[in-house]
Amino acid sequence: MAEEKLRTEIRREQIVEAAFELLGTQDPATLSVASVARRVGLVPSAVYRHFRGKDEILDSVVELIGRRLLEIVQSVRDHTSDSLERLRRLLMRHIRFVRENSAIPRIILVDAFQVRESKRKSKSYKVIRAYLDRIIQIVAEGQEAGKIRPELDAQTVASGLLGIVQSGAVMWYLSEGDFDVTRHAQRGWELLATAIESK
Amino acid sequence: MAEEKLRTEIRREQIVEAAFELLGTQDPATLSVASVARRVGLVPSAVYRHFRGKDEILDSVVELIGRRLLEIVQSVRDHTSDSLERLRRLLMRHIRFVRENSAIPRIILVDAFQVRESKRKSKSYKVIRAYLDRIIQIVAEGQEAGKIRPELDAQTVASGLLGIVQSGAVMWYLSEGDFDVTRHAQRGWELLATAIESK
DNA sequence: TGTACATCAGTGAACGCGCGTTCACTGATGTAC
DNA sequence: TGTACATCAGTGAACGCGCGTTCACTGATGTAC
Repeated sequence: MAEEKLRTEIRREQIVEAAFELLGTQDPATLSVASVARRVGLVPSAVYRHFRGKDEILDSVVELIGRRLLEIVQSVRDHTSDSLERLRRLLMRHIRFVRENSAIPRIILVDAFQVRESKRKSKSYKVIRAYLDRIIQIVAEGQEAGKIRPELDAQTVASGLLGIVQSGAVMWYLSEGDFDVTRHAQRGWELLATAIESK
Repeated sequence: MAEEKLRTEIRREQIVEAAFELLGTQDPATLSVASVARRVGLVPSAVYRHFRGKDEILDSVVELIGRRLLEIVQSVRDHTSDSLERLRRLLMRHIRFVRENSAIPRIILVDAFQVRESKRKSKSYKVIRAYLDRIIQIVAEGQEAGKIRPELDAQTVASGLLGIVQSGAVMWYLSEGDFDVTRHAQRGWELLATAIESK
């Protein structure tokens, strides 16, 4: 089945990437080791040469998501300097993820709602916190620059942004794509922007 | 095991109620028919006298949630007349659900994120839409009464409210209760309120 | 440049566990006469 | 009020399926000499 033997570091990356992609349309519980293996071109048991088990794969996916989120923030920072514009772009970037059925909203949210505390759950929390902290930083910079009302709590503003994404994501997924998330995001942004802009 | 034989209508209610309670701390996938049966005081196979299977139980839970949500709106309407105050109370009611680990956010959100389209998923969508429509109605009434800025899209305002709940819920569950949802909701509300109030 | 050997990624069969579900049977409940 | 019978909720054993995981074995790759 495997076209060739590859070093374990390479296989690990391939397996995590494959799991990440499959999680775009499946939740962690229904994701099977077999489907991940198939996508990489391996037999299910071969996966165990590179990972201790399914849990370790999912842990690695969360780490991958963490890296991707920070890359996004960095990319947005690189392309814009205005804080409000940065927030708007981040929002739109997220909405694209939602529409493209990315694993990012899915695995984080499903992790959140399966209650047993687990390494992965606290790892997800750290990932989201780290991401939220970067957004908070953008807000704080906007306040210093006089673009955003200084008396607001930066964390609340950042949460507001994520709230728009999340409510949109839920409606989008539940409606099977019928709900207009893009419009939802645009209008949500307008509302948020008028609330936070320095007049 | 069963203390007595009870009519099937009664058992159905008991089983759905038990499942609803268990879903306060478990997601639909990990909820076992056996645990539901135990909670009612029945043997697992007895459940099949009253339901065709696990799916039918979960469907009924979604219907129960729909009824509960509408009851909440009604109760809030009965106790207050000011639109802004109604919205604020609804928000706080939701936050209490989140803190008490209610099944409502859990089952709806998990349903949203398991992709296969299913009767239950579209049923969940209808339930949320119906609920959202009631909130929209409250917003529209507030606009007519001159309390809420008339040029705003009522659906966006309603979504904003749900966004506060959802982002709070995710952080709360991920953090294992460490995140201060109540403060999150209060500050979120202040931000939203200043954005929508007629000046 | 060639040979021997060690390493280790990949394989397929099989195991084991959890869990939803089925089924033949029991016995309490309620109704008909 | 009493008796016979039908109904149906409840039971426990067992089935079957999916799926994660284990294990002995293979054979390609790379290194040492």
